[in-house]
Amino acid sequence: MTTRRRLQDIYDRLLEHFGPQRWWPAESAFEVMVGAVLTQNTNWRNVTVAIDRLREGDFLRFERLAALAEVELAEMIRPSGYFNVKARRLLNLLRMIDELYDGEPERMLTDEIETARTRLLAVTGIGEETADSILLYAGNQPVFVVDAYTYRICSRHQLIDEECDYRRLQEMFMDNLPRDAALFNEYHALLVMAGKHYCKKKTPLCERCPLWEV
DNA sequence: CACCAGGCAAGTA
DNA sequence: TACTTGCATGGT
Repeated sequence: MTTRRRLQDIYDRLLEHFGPQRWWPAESAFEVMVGAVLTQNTNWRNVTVAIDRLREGDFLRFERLAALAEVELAEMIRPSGYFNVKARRLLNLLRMIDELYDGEPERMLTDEIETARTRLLAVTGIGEETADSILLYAGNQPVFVVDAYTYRICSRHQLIDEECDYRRLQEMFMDNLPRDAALFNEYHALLVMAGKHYCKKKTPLCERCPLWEV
């Protein structure tokens, strides 16, 4: 069984089992970027509370958010956890967009992928997953997002070695699937769903998981 | 009570 | 370079 076929099989099973996920749950590309930072190592439920508070104050727009003082922003996003570091990270991101893209997020999202990715990674607080989430879910760019669930699931199903860096796992998906943003979008969302329900840290693989016999 | 959640950077040896 | 620690809320 080729990797190509296994990945397609996994995708088919997850889609059949969970249905389309329709990520990212947000009303704008800018909101996706904010959410990508806020959800770092944090339950999405907590993030929605913080996002709603920002929306309530009309802060889900570049100019409005960039004008906030760090401490003010931190207080608003408190429910998302790590609120002090995340406030700084968000402002770091906005500063980069201000300096390199004239304060227009759309310019970054339509820039050449590797250029935008490198610049995102240069922002303190933006790592590979966050950068790729922004490129895929805010920019609709064909970039596969790898996260802790992706590692765990691929590891359990012996698709990867124990030690395998981010780029390598990302390449496994990108080199063995059609380079389609809509497919990458849905695939990552399905992996997160599968991880949440059937591939938790402690619990072993169970037969209810749609990937049980993959 | 312990553990986890759609990470990342900084410190230490 | 390879490991460890800090960051923090809210749900199970």
